[in-house]
Amino acid sequence: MLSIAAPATVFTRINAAAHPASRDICADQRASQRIADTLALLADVLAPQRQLVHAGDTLYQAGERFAKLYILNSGFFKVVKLSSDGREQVVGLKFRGDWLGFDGIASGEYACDAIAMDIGEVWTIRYDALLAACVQHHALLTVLHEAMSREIARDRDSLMSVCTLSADARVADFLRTWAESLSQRGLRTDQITLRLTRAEIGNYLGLTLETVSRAMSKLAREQLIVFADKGRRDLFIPDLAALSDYVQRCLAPALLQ
Amino acid sequence: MLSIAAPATVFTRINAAAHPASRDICADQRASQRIADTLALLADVLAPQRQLVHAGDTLYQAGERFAKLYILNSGFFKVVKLSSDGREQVVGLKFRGDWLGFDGIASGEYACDAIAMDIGEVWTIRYDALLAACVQHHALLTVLHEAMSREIARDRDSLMSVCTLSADARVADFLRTWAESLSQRGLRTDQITLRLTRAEIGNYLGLTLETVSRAMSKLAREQLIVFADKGRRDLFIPDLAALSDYVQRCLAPALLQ
DNA sequence: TGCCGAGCTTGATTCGCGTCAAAACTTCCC
DNA sequence: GGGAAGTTTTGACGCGAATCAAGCTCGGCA
Repeated sequence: MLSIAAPATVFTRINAAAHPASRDICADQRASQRIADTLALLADVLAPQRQLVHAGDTLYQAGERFAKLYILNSGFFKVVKLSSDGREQVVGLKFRGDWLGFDGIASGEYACDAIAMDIGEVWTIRYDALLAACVQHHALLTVLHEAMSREIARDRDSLMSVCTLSADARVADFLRTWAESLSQRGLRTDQITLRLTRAEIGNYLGLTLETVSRAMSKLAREQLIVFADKGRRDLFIPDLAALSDYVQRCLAPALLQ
Repeated sequence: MLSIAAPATVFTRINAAAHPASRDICADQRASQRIADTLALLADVLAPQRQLVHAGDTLYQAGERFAKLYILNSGFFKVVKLSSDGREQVVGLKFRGDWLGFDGIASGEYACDAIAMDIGEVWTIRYDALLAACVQHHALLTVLHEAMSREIARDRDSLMSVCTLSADARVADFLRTWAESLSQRGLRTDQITLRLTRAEIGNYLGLTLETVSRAMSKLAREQLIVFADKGRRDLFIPDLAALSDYVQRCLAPALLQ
């Protein structure tokens, strides 16, 4: 069981070029810079209202009239959608630099709840003011469209992960994506504090909390992650590339024929 | 087996208010009008290049440099994402009035392939020209943002469907959504021609083609759909509300406790 | 006309993940 | 310190969807 990691090196080499593990450090630095530039631009042009939030705070709720967009300067949010028949789904996780509220533009009211999972600072921007400012400052428009485009791309990644990966791979990919998000924000990627319960992770990934727990135990057994606290929310990722390899390995049998 | 449909009426009544089946005809008409207005506005302001496409044509491919957005005046497209490790995922289906190419804005290159599934007419808009025009015509900017916002909302619906529904419910919900899309475009909703194979539907829903086939056979057995051709691509939906009820019923046991 | 390939259906079997249940641990509050 | 609530882990079991395998229909083409 513990020695399964060995044959993975084959894949590491083969896929090195297009491999998500061989992340371009420069690309992450650019992303980090982009976020800083965006925040600076917004602060400069719009002087947005700044607001401190605490874990559990609700930024907006489904059904509320849309008027503002929000940007995270720091902290961490989950975006939850509730269907008319009572189903609940975590549809997004937001970090520093991410925008919230795009889903409200089309219908005039927010479609989800945005809930803070940690203390943080949120910047509030009136949508009409933003549009007005965009006419003057072309860079603002670019930044806005890129943010929406990135959200669309990320949603598609989620869908792909849920549709094509096994439970173990999904959890591993989730952790990899999380680390990637940190990396793109200039934070260290080997140390992660999950601010979600197993149930929330499971909901986001379309799994039960038990399955998530089992998958993480398995990853820990194979030394791909190392828990750093008793609550098992903090973890090390000793080798991010190895984690990516694990995802490949989970779907390898299906691709060999 | 054939009489299972009866108790469904209970649900119909209970959930009537928030029920997707009790669709507001006016809302659909508004949606249809909105699409027509958008197309008229674009034709008026930008005089986009018009292009005829045939089933199988590729509008753009992943990796191609982003420069244009596309709008469907007619026809039907699938949007497919290919991961670096060879997984393939249908991440979107596009009808008249839908935009294509948003995923390219952020990264400067398209992230997916857009493939025509039917003959149709595509309007091409250079992104830089669009931005320039937006400064003059504020309505254009609104229309663009609403389209992106709607895409985000729709992607979330997909994720929710895949994460929370059983195979049978997912297929039923897929057909319901398809009918809804037709309805919002002023087309009749009781008669549908699927232009996707069972394998493509399965891929989109995170199921195998066999499971999709079984689910559709079951729906046909329960008279919720009626196949109208030998190829089983054309189907009637005698009662759209009943189809929605079926989705509820599939997840009812899970909600009763 | 008959062959062929693509797509669809259906059955048998397997297996992954959900469900149910119990126990250990952490946190928090009295 | 002790108890209660919430979270996580782990095991046993069963179900639902994937897999494997025929056989069918339909359309195209020689």
